[in-house]
Amino acid sequence: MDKNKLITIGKMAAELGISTRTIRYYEEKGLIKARRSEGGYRLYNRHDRRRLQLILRGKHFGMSLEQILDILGVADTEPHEAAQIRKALSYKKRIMTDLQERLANIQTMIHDVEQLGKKMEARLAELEHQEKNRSTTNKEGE
Amino acid sequence: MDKNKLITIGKMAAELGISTRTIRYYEEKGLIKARRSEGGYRLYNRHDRRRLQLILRGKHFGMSLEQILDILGVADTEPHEAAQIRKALSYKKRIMTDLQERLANIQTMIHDVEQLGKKMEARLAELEHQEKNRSTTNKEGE
DNA sequence: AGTAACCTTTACCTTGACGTAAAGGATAGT
DNA sequence: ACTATCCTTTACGTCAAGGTAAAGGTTACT
Repeated sequence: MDKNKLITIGKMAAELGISTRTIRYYEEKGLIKARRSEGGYRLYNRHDRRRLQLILRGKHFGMSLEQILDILGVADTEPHEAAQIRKALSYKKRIMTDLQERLANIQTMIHDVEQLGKKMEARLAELEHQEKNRSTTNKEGE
Repeated sequence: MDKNKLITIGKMAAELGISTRTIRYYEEKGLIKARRSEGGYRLYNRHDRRRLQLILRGKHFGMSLEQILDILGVADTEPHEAAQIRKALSYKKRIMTDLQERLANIQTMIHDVEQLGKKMEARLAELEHQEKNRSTTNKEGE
């Protein structure tokens, strides 16, 4: 199977565009684990890869590693006992609330920046219009 | 005018739910300025307040103060010269790209967590169903 | 005019998230 | 078997974003 291909930390880091130090740090913080080769090399598969991508996505919009660890905790919950699942579901609720809030914030900011852009474009058009008039009808304004 | 009311840093911090140190730090980094009272107290109006809120919104979804400074730079551009506006508009473009990317990331994560939740709920229902059967039809499973 | 509750600056401390370097083993290719 | 290029752990360094404490000035209230 090609899909169970194991790669070393350097390869993985290169593929994800991060440093090996970063991956080791995530391991140190309990966000990810790795099998080892005979000689002790860390080995990763596509499953680990997806996990790392999830971590990076979280990071990219400002979650701390600790928060991400929470999410991963939920994702890792092996559904053995109902109580465990209920706990994970309540975690999930808090996480969703947080995510929704972030989403709203970004949307607001996008809206604001967009408005700003429109204003600037309008002002620019105005200035260009004046510029045109100045160069065709009168050389010097008062 | 009530709207031009000036408040001190402590009031502002309390209203925004942040520390005075944070506001001073933002000033130190050039994100915000303040008038001063006779005795040297920082004084803020509702305009400053909106600026701070924008900063906090940015922070809340993971922008660095430096990135926020960029956005504020665009927002502050006094449209005097066309060249200046064009520059600000190109900044704005980069900012929007970044924001869109963040937005997409959050949406993906929301989707993922939502999916996960559904799976867990299904599993929970299944477990509860088993539980019910066990307590009504047979006391001991094999 | 006294004083509590604010504010000022300066400066060192902390925490998260890595970067970087040292000293040495593992693997792959020749 | 040699060697280049990985990898390992350990450990100190760094940078952003503040926290916190000290020493003292300002405001508001009585």
